[in-house]
Amino acid sequence: MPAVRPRTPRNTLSPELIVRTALDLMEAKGTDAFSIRGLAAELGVGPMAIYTYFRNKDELYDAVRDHLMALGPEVPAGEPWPDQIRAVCRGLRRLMLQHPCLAQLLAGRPLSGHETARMAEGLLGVLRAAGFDAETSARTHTTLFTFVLGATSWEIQIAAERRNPEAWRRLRATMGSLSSSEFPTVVELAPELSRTTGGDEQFDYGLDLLIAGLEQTHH
Amino acid sequence: MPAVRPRTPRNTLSPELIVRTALDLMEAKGTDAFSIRGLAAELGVGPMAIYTYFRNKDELYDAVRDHLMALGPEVPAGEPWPDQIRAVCRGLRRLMLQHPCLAQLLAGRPLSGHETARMAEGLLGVLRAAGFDAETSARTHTTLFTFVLGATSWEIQIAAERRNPEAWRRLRATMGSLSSSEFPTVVELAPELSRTTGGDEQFDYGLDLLIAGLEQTHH
DNA sequence: ACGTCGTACTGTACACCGTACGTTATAGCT
DNA sequence: AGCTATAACGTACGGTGTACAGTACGACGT
Repeated sequence: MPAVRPRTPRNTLSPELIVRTALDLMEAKGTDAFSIRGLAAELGVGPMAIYTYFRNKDELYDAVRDHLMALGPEVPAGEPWPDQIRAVCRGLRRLMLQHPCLAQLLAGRPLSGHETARMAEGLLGVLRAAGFDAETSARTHTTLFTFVLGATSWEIQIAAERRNPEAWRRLRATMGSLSSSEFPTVVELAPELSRTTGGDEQFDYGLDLLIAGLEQTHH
Repeated sequence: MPAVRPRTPRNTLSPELIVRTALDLMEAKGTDAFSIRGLAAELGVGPMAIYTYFRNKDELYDAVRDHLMALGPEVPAGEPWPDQIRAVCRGLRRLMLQHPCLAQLLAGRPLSGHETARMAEGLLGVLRAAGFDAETSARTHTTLFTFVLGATSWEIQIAAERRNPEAWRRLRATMGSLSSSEFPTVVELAPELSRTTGGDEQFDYGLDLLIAGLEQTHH
């Protein structure tokens, strides 16, 4: 008796339920460990039941990404534009830190979907209202977005490594074994490099650099 | 007759040969399609032969990453530091564009290895020589690196999508279907957003923003 | 010239994966 | 009550990484 599961009643599934469950699983077990079969098991359903609602795994990923982007930051009204930009970028970073799978979802597939457009709308609106021309606004938006994506993905990556004791030990070991005649500056700055990896301060440092550059070109 | 392969003579494999072949395969068929079994087949060898030289797939990825980083840019001597930084960042971007798998290799695993340290040494050396203090140099290095990584990964991602006609058509379709009352700025700037996605100009725009910010804080 | 020994490669096997295809049974409509 | 559209199912295929045990060959000491 292989513990036959009774047939699941109809209409117990829905796109929303699937997306929520998928998200929960990704956050519990890690994005890489996520699988359609695991998701189906969690839902108490055969693997193929998912395909009634999503054509394939990538389409499910897109849905999860869009679901998360809906939680993205609003633009605070009535503040100077540099503060508005800071708020949006910090909000997006915050969202990525709270949902680490978002970093991988964003990196792995291009943007699309309403919620993603909502985020772009916020940033672009700020830039246009601040007086930037169309091309500069577009370029700045892309720059800010890729900066947040790159910086935060990296931060998440390192944090994950830090939590894996064996990998972290190996990283420290190779760092420590670098010849200080071949790489004098790296060896000298090793403490700073380690200390300044990740964290709000590091993120704000880069963000402020970009905004300072922007204010300068804006006169 | 299942075309039995004669036993491969010993010592026909080497870490270098494996890494080079793996890199060739990743660039020919795409990083995602790369597999140990495919690599072994290309080498005319059983899949398990690889494990004599690398403990697992991730370790092989690390080796390929380090192999590619060895091709990274040198710091040009005798130039003002902003130009040196520009040269190194552009060189890294160039390397990532020439070897698109590098983006995924860098995003997926943390840095380690001599060749990666070499790249850090170059940038950090420039910053220290320019008079930045230890902490600022470390922070700036991380900022620049994650900026290049994020911007170029994104660029590669979009370019891949553009080459996939079906996916590209769908992206244009969802872009075109955005209600211009809900997302007025996105719709208005759609041409600019599309035109300014990727390319040297977009990259240099962001890079110059960072450097301008840096020059300002440096007085 | 000849054993012998370490090890580079092999074969088999396992536990997974995504998903194509055809089937079945039930929710809701007539 | 009967019909039908379709949600969930079972089976199967071709793929994956890699554990583990076996085998034959290159090199080396005698």
